[in-house]
Amino acid sequence: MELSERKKKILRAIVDSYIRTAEPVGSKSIAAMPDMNFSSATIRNEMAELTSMGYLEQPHTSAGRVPSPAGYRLYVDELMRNYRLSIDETQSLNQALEAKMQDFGDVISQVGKLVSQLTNLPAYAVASPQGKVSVKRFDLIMAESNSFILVILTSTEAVQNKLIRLPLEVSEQDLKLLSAVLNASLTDLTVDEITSEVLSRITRSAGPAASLVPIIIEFTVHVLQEQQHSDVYLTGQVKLLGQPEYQDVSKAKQLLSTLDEEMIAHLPEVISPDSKTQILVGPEHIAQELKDTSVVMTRFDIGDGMQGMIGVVGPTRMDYAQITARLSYFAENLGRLFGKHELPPPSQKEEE
Amino acid sequence: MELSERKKKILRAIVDSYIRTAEPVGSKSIAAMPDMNFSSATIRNEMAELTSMGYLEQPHTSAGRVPSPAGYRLYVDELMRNYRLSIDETQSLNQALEAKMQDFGDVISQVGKLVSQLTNLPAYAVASPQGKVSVKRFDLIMAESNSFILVILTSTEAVQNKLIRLPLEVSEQDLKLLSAVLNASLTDLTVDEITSEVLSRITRSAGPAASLVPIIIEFTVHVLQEQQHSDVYLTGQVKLLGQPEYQDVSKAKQLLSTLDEEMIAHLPEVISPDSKTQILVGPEHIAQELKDTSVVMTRFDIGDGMQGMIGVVGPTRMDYAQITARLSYFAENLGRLFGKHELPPPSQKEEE
DNA sequence: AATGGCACTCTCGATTTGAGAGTGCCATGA
DNA sequence: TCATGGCACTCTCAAATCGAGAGTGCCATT
Repeated sequence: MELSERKKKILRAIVDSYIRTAEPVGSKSIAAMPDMNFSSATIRNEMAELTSMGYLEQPHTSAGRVPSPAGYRLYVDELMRNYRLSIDETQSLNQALEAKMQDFGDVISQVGKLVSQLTNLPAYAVASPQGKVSVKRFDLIMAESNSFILVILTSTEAVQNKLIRLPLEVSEQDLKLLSAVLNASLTDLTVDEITSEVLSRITRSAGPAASLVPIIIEFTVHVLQEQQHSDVYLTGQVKLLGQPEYQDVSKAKQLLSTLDEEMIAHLPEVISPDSKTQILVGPEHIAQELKDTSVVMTRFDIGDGMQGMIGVVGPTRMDYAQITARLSYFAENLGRLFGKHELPPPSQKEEE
Repeated sequence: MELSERKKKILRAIVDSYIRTAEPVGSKSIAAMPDMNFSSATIRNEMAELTSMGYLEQPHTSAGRVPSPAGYRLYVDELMRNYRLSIDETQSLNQALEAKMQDFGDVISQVGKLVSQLTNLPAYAVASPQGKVSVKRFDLIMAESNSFILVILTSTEAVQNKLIRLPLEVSEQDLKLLSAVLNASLTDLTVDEITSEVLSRITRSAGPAASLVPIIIEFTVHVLQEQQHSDVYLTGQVKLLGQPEYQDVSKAKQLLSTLDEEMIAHLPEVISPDSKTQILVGPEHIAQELKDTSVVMTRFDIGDGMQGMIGVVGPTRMDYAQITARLSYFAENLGRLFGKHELPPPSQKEEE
């Protein structure tokens, strides 16, 4: 059932105020706002109703009201006013972006740091492959007489390599052959498609270097698995300690303990695939410990069969309007940068 | 001037007790210990002297005594009893080590996590190159018609690579030539030795592919700089919140804000090059914010021109004996593992 | 239906109080 | 001369008390 306009107005005012002050808000302070043409008594009545409808909560009799999760949900979905970035903001945002992104280094972590800095909250950045990853190309390079380098180019345009010491004498010719066999039989296969059947076929035709096949396969599978996984970078957790809701150390500790990369990795499971920016309010998502917490996240374009996502974790009470605005702006420009500069995609980060 | 045996005994008892309980310790509780054949009054006198000598401090008149930094220093240098690892401990330590280290992936971060888990404190792991890093070998691999892969093998045995799109048509022959030139002129040079003179020489002899030289050089320099840098991994910061000294959020926040990778990177500067395990007590080191904090660190062998270091950050009040013992044991076995299994050294971690 | 008024509730900070822990020092005794 | 028992004194900490302030719910009035 729809809320009356007046109720909406009041609910919005309450959430706004609570977001600013982190204090329960009372009828009087609402009535005192310009633009509120009702007496505090009227507002009290409305607030009582909003409470019984589940949009507000009362920490105790005779304290002000606090938005409930449902209240927040309604707020972000319908009530929230758009936040317009000021010129200053867009400028400093652009600057930061330009400055950091020129740099080499692990892009995904740079992005994460930037978002955290920008919002003054913990932030994360994720790069995950769209669809299944396969190997596009193998190269075996003789390094020294007793070792060679295995280089794998994946469908996500990532290059991974490994220095392998030879267990036996193998000539450059033998490696060439093996390389050809690999490229013929093992490319374009996803990790699930690498069956024992495929394996034995390769081994049979690999010639003198057949003994290397298991090592190579192991590494290949590892690379594919790793590439298939999302690359998660989380930073700025400490910023939560600045928020009034985490002045209690044990609460803070509990939250910070669950707030790790692994937890973030589960987030994509809950998001709906169509919407761009998404807000998860409190108990809506996975971990119990996050019940006073919200997550704002948005996608960005990253190219090369990869998908990017950035997000911010904060108290349910955070400034959704502002955060959402900044995040979307950031994501947009990030997409532009990736398109324009042909930056190395984060998938090229390697761990071996 | 030397302390009397009795003073040492008392000081040791006080530090031991304070480490266990985090409470100021009074004369009575010391006197009550078995093995203390003096009355509380005697101990009071001794404590008064120890205090005026600077080894103890009093939070306020009529509280117990607390070790001062000087007191800790003396304790770790002379008084501390060796902690013997129990069979159980060595076993679970070995197990954890075996289990984690089999795994591929970024070794340095695995080590860090393990140490943190093992000590229940924030821990870090660092891999830094011994001496100057240079390039050992270049390879240029034609990938597709319009791009190639640049592979660099450094003196730290790290393999780094980058997919480079060709700005113009270049034949495989041209790349071969360029590769030969690079290997002839640019190997074994440290980053400082890559002068503009060297550059122009290379460019002159590079043939049709000369236009690629700047890109390659840029990447090379970047790789060398990155390899020259220590690779730092820090984890488990949140564990500090479990310690009684950080129940005050603002203190905790302050500390956690300074405790980042960058801070850790400065640690090696303060350690003396000869000793293996080292303990930094409170104000002895860099940052003001760390004054109630200690660091225990130790080296480990990592091979391939790299040096490893692991360390633990904790309250000054931490159990030095235990931590030191575990850390050294860990470091030893780590060294053994690196030697034995020929694990990929952490320097092979790559970020591009 | 909106409002002014009022009694009632609950929290929070300030203040008080007493118990407990610990000290410093002195007089005593080996 | 050094260790010890005793004692008065200090300081903290937790619990108890108290009053102000904020906010509510409801009722009578407009």
